[in-house]
Amino acid sequence: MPSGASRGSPPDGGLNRRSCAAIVSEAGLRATQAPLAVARRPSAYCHANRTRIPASAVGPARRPTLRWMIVTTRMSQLFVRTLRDDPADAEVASHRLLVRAGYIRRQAPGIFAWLPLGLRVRRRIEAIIHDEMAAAGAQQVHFPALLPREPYEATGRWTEYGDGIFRLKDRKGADYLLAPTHEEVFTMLVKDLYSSYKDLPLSIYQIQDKYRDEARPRAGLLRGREFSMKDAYSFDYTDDGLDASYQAQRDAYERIFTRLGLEYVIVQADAGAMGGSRSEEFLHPTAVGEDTFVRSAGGYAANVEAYRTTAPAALPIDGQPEAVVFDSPDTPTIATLVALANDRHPREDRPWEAADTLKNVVLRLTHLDGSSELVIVGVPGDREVDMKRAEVAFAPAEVTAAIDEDFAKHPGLVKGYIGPWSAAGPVLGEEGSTTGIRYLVDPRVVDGTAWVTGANEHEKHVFHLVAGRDFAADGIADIAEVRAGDPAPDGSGPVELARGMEIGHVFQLGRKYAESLDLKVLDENGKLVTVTMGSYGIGVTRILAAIAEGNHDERGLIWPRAVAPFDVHVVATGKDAAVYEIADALVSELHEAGFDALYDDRPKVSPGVKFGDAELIGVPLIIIVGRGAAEGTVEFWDRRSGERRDVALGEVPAALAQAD
RNA sequence: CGGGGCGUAGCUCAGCUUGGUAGAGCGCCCGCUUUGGGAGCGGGAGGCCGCAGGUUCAAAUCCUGUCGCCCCGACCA
Repeated sequence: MPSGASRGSPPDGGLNRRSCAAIVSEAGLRATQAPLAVARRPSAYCHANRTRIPASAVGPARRPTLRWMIVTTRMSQLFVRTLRDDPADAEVASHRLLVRAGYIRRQAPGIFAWLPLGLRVRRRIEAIIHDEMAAAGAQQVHFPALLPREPYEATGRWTEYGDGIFRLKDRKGADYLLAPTHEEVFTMLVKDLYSSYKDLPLSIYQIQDKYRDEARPRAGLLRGREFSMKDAYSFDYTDDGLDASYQAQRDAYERIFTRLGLEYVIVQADAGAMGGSRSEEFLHPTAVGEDTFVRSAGGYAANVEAYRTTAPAALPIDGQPEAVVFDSPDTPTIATLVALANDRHPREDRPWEAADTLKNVVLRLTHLDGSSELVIVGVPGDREVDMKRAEVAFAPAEVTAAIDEDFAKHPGLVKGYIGPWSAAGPVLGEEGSTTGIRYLVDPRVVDGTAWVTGANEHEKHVFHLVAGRDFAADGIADIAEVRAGDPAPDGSGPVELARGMEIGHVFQLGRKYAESLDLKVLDENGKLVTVTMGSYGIGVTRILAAIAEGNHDERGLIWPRAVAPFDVHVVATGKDAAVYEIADALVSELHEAGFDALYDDRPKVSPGVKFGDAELIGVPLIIIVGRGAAEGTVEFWDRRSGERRDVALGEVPAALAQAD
């Protein structure tokens, strides 16, 4: 663990000049309102005038009471209004129910207000994260959401983010942004404070609202423009150290998701343009997820963006038939081409298939500096280009389909009949071709493979075009779609596809940020070395939505105990005042025993409404104080199973403890 | 940014085709009744019909423009 936690602090936990001077001057008047940091100590040292502030001036040495968590919450007082109808603008279950049950309210697209119920769940999730971060040796900090442009300029992300961030100017016209993530700030702060290998390793984290100007926020909390995220960063000066820090966070994530009761799959992720090496995502499998991942029975799991196609072994070129050009009128699609080939030029052993054809897709890359470039990618004709995989492969350039204008500029490209070869010589490729356009191929296009592809003449294709003999590519582009049944690259069998929602990401950033922001420390030999970093994120609000998504029925939410806004929901029913007296006493008793209770004490509300609200709100255990109360029994209602059973009043706390 | 849909009360929606005093259900307030599954009766509050122009004696309704929202796609450390 870093020894630097107390580094730089004055002895005796002294105060900064301004705040302590203020206290000294106000000591007589406002002693009890002194800042908490001061209030916890019997006295404090003030550097401003080198005096010790007497305890009487700084207030009692006790922690403030966290009342908001402890006070009984009565439905009659709770700031909530449940809705009987689904909000018209909500589609997915989590969004619908969180709004209906009064956890959140929409303020703007992708931006939500948090009501007491929602905040409680958030705090519970955060508590688990804090707990596991502490166990993993990470220390909490907090950075502003509003940040200046400069650090993002230094890492190139001011430009890279494009429209993806909220930008604003202060009154002087200086550029600011609402932080979409905080790598730069963490890096710079460590640079400010630390300069020796002895200070490392260091892991720090924060839970903070992040801002991204999503082109289309959707699904309530699942993809918002303001969202809460825990992000942790590790700082090491050796690769082994980074591995250890990474592993510690990865382990913590496993514990966090287990405690949250959230199913997860760890998949290989693309390190992408961030320049890192190891990168894994924690995906929650769900149909509403926006990520597609693959996994094999043998244990391989990866985001499709990170899936790498295994290249087959090269085939001998000798003895292969010569390339043959043939007429191919009316073949605008691969299907028509294959049909024509089988019709007019059937081969003996087996029919022509789409997989025998080479489809050459023209893509336009728009680079960060605004310049654009055409690139042509040859993929087996039975596969589409997966634009997400393409984005990753060509990042940070933007990938779009080529437009007519692009074709107009390259008359050598015969639309519908594009291929790397022509009777007149190479057409594609950066060197020695008629177009000079960069030509990349799918990994399956290895030397010796033969293809049916365009001959760069109107209504003409070519058979037996052999890679390595008739054409050569400038490189590989692994951007074809991944399909169920494709082999896992590690040989662990065929993969299946599934949808998932990214709930966490652990990532070895390596030295990219440290380099651009010049974060170096002196090593054992007195030499400057660049620090290597890891970045570890968990979407707090997204997790909350994911839990809601996976834990509900047609009547409402059903929270796992670990994150439920309350431990128990006590519903008093009936008009008999005695029932409410009994319920009042029970709720007090539960609080004494340390249980957080939501108490539905509304006297003039019918039982049906109370039950309905209880089901909507989704506290997993409901205690009904009603018709049996006079005889000393209440009902335990398991929200998830629907099961109800009578419990003697005196045994409620014990039964509750057991239910834990 | 492309495609589709929608803006009327806190929520869900009707009214618009065919211009004429702005509606329903739920929610909210008051009174009485009711109290183990979203109660009944009576009385009430609440709306610049997204906004701006235009047509007209008269516009929620017709015309033009504009803004916003939702969904699909594009996009998304």
